[in-house]
Amino acid sequence: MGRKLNLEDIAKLAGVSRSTVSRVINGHPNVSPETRRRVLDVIARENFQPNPAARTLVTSRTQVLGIITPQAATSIFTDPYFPTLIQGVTRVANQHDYAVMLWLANTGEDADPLYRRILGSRLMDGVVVASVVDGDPLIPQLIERDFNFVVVGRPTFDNLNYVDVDNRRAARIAVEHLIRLGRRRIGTITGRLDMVAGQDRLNGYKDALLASGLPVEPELIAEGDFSEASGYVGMKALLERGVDGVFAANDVMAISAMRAIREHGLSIPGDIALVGFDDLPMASAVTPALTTVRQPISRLGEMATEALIRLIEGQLSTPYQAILPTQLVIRDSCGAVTRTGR
Amino acid sequence: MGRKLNLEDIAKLAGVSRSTVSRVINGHPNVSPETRRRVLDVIARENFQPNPAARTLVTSRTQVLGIITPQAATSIFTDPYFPTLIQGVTRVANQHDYAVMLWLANTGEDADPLYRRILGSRLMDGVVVASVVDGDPLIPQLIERDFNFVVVGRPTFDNLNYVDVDNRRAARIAVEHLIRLGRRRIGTITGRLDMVAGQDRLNGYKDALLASGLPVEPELIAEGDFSEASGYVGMKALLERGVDGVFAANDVMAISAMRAIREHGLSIPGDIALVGFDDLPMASAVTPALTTVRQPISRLGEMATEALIRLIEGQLSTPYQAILPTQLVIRDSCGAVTRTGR
DNA sequence: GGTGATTTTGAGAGCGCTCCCACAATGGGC
DNA sequence: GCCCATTGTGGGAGCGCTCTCAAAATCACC
Repeated sequence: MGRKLNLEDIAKLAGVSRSTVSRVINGHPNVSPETRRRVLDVIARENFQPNPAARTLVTSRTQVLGIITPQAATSIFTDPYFPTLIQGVTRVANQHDYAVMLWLANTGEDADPLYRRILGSRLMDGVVVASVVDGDPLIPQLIERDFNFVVVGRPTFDNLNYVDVDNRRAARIAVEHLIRLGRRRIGTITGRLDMVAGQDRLNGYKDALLASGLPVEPELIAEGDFSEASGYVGMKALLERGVDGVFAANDVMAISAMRAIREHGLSIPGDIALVGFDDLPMASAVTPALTTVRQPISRLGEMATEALIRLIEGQLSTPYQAILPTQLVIRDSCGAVTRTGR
Repeated sequence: MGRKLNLEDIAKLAGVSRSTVSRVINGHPNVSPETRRRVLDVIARENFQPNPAARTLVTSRTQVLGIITPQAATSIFTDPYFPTLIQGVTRVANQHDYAVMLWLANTGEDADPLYRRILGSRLMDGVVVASVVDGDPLIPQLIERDFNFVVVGRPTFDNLNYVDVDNRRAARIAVEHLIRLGRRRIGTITGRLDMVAGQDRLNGYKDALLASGLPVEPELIAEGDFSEASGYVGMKALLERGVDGVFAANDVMAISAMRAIREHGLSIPGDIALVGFDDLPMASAVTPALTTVRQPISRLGEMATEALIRLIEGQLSTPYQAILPTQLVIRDSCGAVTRTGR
């Protein structure tokens, strides 16, 4: 293939100047309709796309967004949460003519140099930050460098842009559902307690018990980390202590808890009622189908990205803080439904 | 924050010229040790990073790789295959100082303009292509534009760079394992037959039957598409027709097939022996634990990326075609193991 | 100590775009 | 028909780098 064309070449072909071609491409108003058409014809015919590096050099805008997730720990990739989020982000970004860069920061120690590299390079106009762990240096660094960013999940700092669901309230509603069904010894398998979502869901669990006059017993709180393995182990522990209901902080843990319960010879929901969180596709596929809290994961990614783009383009003055609704999806694992076949 | 520094500023601070600073940054040999040290000191002190756009403008190298997947259909995101691949790609890319862009082409129809945009912009030095469907215009376009790319999975075109496992042979070994265990009426739930991996695994299934003198019966071949739902439906069909062994073309389908078998009142492996493909984390978590073919997904991503970088940097002359080994992981679902607890 | 080869350094041009400014062409308004 | 606003167009500068080339400094050798 011959070498790439540039603005000057297009200008020559259309019989105008480089400046006019630039105006046409950038939708500048002061171009006569006749000229505009002629230039557009040439651009289409030659399949011309302006060189983004040259453009970036002068505008210092890249039309690139980033997704950064501080802990690409295995747990992130065993459940479809993260891929779904990415899908939402890329969809909106591409719609608005932004490209998306992906950064998975591996461990805590060597994350810092990577962050410096990411944020110091002028590769992106802004980033969506997901799955932040307390104490991670990413957010402080973003603030310090005055970088454009939107967080998915409520951050521990004030006045930041973020999109989240009301985890605490959603968890409370889920546990109150179990209480309403007559369960009295309700345990929970928590998420990572160094993540705000994990803390919030645990607090929602406590809220529900307290509001109903039930005791919050530490021995009924099994600390998990959102992973398959921790759900299984956590459930084993709760089985030792005796429970008639369990709220798991995500579906992945709920489903491995099911396995633990079954291996223990108990039935769901007969002996133990179970509620999860996320409403992953697998939640409706398991037997019994899992009652769970549906959160709009893909929508979270989309809205975070929309907000980020508005931030970049200077259309966002006050902090953008959106809370999306969740929904308790009642299936079989909580025992509320009289079985009517599927 | 004050405005960003450039080479000239660093040069002034170090008492040298812009050219010398450039040489130091790019590791050019002809710089005196003394000067080099002084410049590096200033760079470190000022936390300087050269402007990538300016660099790209002159070198026409971006230090950015892409991952393109033509069908971001839901199925891709319900199983951890894709995320794991991405992880492998980003790890290697970041090690070599490349950033990674992610492109998820949604449907078949509007993919074409997106491809034009992706390939026409000079945003990336090369791409890793995953999950290609037969007839997708991506690969022809990449070839036509002389774009650097490596495919994950054997493509239908010759002489391309790719990394894959020997799906056909792996499938054959899996099915031969069932035959050796005495199964005689073995069905299969196929993957997408418009993807090479799906075709290869089906052919491996046929190979095994033929080599053992067993008939290949069309009614024992249930066409699936790698999705949860299709595994369930496919298994229902096979149950109608009667089987004593099943090879599912991936673990996601194998696990939903388990559900179908259980709902049908049959036991695994007693009545039906089952083998999957992938060895996802969930394969060892289900009961009975799934016998399956382990493929090194993350390694595929890593090797594809290593090859791509070598291609970009001109160190690859002949087509790079790597076949990674698979391994049949024997667990409980095929009935080969005398149960000894977990 | 002088000569030529070699190493080290600096200045200039140019990558392809946007943006500013100047100029040409048009259009009222009296 | 003249003046001033308005619209359309072109040329120049400059974004921050790399790369080529020439000049300056150093070295090796007799």
